[in-house]
Amino acid sequence: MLSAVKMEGHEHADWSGSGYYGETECYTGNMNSGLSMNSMSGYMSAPGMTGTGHMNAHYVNPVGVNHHPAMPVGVSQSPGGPMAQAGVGMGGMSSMSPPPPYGSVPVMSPVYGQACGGIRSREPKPYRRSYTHAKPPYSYISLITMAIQQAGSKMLTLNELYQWITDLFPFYRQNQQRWQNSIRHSLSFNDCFIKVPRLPDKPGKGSFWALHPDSGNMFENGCYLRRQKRFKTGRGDKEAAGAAGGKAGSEGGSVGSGTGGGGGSSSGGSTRSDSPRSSASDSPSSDAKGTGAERGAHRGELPPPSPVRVPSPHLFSPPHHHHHPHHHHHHPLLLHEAAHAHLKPDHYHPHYAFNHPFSINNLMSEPQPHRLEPLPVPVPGQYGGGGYGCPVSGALVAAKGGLEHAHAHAHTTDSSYYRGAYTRPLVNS
DNA sequence: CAGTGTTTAATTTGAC
DNA sequence: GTCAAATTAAACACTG
Repeated sequence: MLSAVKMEGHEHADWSGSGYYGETECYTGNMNSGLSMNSMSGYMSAPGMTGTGHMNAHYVNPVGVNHHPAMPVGVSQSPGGPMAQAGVGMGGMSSMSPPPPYGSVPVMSPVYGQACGGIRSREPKPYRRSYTHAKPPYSYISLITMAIQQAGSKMLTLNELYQWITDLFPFYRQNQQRWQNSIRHSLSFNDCFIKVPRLPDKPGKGSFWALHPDSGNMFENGCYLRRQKRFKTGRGDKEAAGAAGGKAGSEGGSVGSGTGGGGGSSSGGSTRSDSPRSSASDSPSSDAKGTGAERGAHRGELPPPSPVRVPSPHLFSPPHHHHHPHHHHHHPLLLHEAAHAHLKPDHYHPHYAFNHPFSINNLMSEPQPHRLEPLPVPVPGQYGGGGYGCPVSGALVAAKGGLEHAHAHAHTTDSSYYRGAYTRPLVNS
């Protein structure tokens, strides 16, 4: 039955009734770019560039980008700006790219229904137009990962994360409470995300969130909806990496036993709890919560362990430069690196560079030259054009050019990738 | 108090 | 069908 449509059924208000991926809409991607994953690029084609403002420090607008400091942003010149395209190649995946489902498309096709082999049964219809507010084919984990990676400092606060997502994906302008809760859950629950304490100088509420250095390419299979396997540190790593402390304590200690979690679960893998069934009987709700809460609280975050951990101010500070596309001098995230230094001394960087799906390096380094290309190819191939692009693509480059001012528009205006879609080919019309 | 973080639980969804 | 990943919901603690 209707399976396919379920999820947001409620909200579909916008969808005009059509089913999510269903027939009417699907993100069509133009993935073709050749890169392994760049599929994403198409998706977003340039969302906005606009500098969405607010990017405070780290978060670079999704699309932003571009190269020029001077103009850029904000203007949304064209909708689709030229930017985005870059390919993001996901490094890792390429290596393994599985059999391409659709011709050249390597791995993930963002197309709804297809990514990863096809989500459900829907078939892609070639002409599908992209819908504006369809749910993006990325899991929350993917979104978080992308957002962090595109940030110059490689770390974002929760709020920046939210902002990035909403700026980019209109879909998420709805039901915020729901997805934001999920985002928070994902951050806390997944070992691939680590919390980096804020500098004293920077007031503010939460801490920064970064990717665990070892998380590597979590989406090697090319599917952004579902990882083949969840990244689990042995146990306390998460914290360790970040700083030390943290969750490991409770969780690890107690349950941690298993590898990953085993906590309880015997099987090893169960990430979550495994309890559902078994313990269900025991008073499910009430009890659990109580306890949970308690401990959670107490673990709090880790004190700044090593000197390193925190982001150095300069990171956040306005970049005086605008980054040119070219110099990818890598991100400043060093600090972050540093933080993990103890964990992975050398590389960390490399890690991402090669493996991470949304590796910035890929984005930045290579494509730069070409980035100018106006949109990637419209290749309407089968799936038409407006597909998913990696939101990150342009972003990285952007670096915070806009700095804080703008913001406003983002939401209203759209800088979302959808724009691209729209504007793009619209072929079918 | 609102936002941020943790955690448990239930359910959905995708891969095998 | 099973298992695991992802999503959603919600309780609760901590912090600014």
